Amino acid sequence: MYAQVIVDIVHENVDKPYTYRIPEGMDIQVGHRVHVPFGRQEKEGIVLAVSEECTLDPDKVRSVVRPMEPYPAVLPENVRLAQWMAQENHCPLAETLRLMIPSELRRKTVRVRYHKMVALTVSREAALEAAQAERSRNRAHILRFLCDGVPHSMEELRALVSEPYEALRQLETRQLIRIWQEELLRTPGQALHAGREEEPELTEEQTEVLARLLPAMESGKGHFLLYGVTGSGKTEVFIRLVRACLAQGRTAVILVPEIALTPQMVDWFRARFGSVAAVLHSGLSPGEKYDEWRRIRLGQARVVIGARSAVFAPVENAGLYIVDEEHESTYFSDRHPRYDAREIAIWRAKESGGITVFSSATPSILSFAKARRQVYELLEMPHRVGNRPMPEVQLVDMRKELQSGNRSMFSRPLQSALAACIGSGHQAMLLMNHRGYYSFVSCRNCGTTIKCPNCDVSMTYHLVRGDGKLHCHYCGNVMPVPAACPDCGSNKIRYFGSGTQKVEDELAKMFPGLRAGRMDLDTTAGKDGHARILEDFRQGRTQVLVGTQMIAKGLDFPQVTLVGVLAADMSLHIPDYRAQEKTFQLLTQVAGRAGRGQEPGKVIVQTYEPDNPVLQLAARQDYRAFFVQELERRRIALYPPYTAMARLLVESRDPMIARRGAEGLYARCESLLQAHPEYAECRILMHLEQPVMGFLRGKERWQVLMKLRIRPQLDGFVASVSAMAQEGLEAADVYFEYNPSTMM
DNA sequence: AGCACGCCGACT
DNA sequence: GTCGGCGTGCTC
Repeated sequence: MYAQVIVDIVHENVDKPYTYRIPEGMDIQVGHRVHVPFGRQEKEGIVLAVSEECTLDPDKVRSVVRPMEPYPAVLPENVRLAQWMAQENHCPLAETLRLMIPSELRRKTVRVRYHKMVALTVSREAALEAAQAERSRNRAHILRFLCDGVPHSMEELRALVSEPYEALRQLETRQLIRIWQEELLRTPGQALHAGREEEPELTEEQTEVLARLLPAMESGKGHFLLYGVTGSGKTEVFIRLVRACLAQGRTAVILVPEIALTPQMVDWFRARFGSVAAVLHSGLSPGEKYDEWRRIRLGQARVVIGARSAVFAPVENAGLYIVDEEHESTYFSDRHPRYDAREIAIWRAKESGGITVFSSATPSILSFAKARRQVYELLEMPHRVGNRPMPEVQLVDMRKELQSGNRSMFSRPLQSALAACIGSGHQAMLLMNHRGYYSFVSCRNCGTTIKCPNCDVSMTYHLVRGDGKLHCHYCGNVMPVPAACPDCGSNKIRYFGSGTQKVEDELAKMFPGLRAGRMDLDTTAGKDGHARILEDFRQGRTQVLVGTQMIAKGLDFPQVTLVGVLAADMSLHIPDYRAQEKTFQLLTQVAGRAGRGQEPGKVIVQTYEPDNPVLQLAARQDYRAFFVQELERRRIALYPPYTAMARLLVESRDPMIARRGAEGLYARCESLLQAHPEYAECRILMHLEQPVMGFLRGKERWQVLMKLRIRPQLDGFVASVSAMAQEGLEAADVYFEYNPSTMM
């Protein structure tokens, strides 16, 4: 027998299967990880196929050294997925295959721990007889102990006799027993009370939605977009679906944007499904992660909850893929190889005869547009559970506040709402979409803003244990505040703009004795950083939670009756064609944190442009109106989904090399368009330019930006441009992005 | 990706 | 004469 093997080397030169002989008696199947001789070295590889014949010269063929696991680590379905992805991304198969195996398994650092197991090889009677004749007390003891016919661990035997090894060795050589090793699984914090949670009654909307989903799952096909407002009870729908899926004897995968921010999703599933659910955290130790993965692979865990990469979990026969908060950008992998977890979920669901359910209160424009074209079936839950009202949203004009002499960052409506909220014993959340204390520092005399020496961005003032320093949010550079202006030498250095730290400070001044928590990148850095802050808030140890957008996501705190957005317009004018969409999503999501309990919620949104239509629609929480307006804007301005966007980004420490590199690529794109008139039809725009941050992390950046018409030949053109990027450049980094999130 | 082979310049 | 530079090409 012969195996076709992809060697674990990411390089075009070796991006092809190599044929190896499978030694007699070695069990090798598709998906097995194997050690194979490769040139002068021994390498890891993945088996793509097993066949009886071999077209190669038999003298050239060498043999598989050994399988790395007794079972195929990659499911055949995932081998096919890797092949498809490699084709789509124009990248080596070895690279996409790596996605199918957790890095914990590939690194040597993870020590698989073993139990030694012992069992009889002879009948009970023969063992008893042998024990009778036995001279050694230990050996007799062990033989009698093993007579129950069940394998026992070494620990048990050690408890039985203090020094069992010599006795075991002798019994083994006499072939009365056999000793082998078994992998030990470390399962992290398991089910507290599996299946004991009480069942909430379904709302009419939940019942209707399930009436559509359950038959689809039964028949094994369908892609759904579940658009349900915040607090409409989407999680309960998921739970019922997963239960039905398990009842069919199938498996389910639930993707969440970031596991640390959705602890309740994990809790709910753990509570209802116990150890049948596996969780793929970033917080797990390598050993735990590895073990969770194996529990899935070996079929012990049949529900998987995890972030983006969990879409590759080795589940067999999946009946259901749920993508919660489907609009989140975290489902896009920005590193190589690029993929969209939602697309992978659809591929796998088709492959295994399952359904996909994308879910959001603010679906992405692209997904909703697909639902309108019936690519996805649209399901709606327009009302909150228990007929709770949507929170009331008030836009506050900060220009008027300023005119009437209120220079603080809290408008008077927000101040009084906060006082009322806290006074009545409820909780509040405050969204400030910037971290740090002051967002920039500049010179009063000449107007210079202090910029990071490595990046073309202004530095942010942070207080770290009372010590003020300037931080760059892009490269992490930290430096003291200069005493004098680096440009004009003036000492009139002043601080402007505010971040989460300042909000926390001002809050303390306004409400002495108030207990506030802050959640942003700075406070969540440590292990369990999120968990601690969120738990303090949940338990009521803090009354107000200040944070960046990370507090907007899917959190469920019934005591929150007030949400304040300190500066709603901040994200509205960033140079990104999706800025409107992102702002609408953020505001709607954060507003949805209010009024999830018995008391109705109130939201106060502070802005300098209260007439902005995006803010107004967000205030009305009118997703459909926003969708119609945004889609029309994109149609007119030629943005996705009406067009495709692509860019080639060139970075180099040498400004000349970056520029020349981008110029060269631009010229090659031009000639590509000229050589292929059909490609030229796709061109709407092609620009050579410096991106918004033309200097970042010490590197100069140039880009070729393209806006492209969607035509059948577009794929061919994009593939050629992508190949160009793959070749790379001397002394410069080249990145290719297709429909990326940030550009223009 | 590694690691060989190979074909030219400066040294014990 | 030999050591060693890294250019080119192959690995089942």
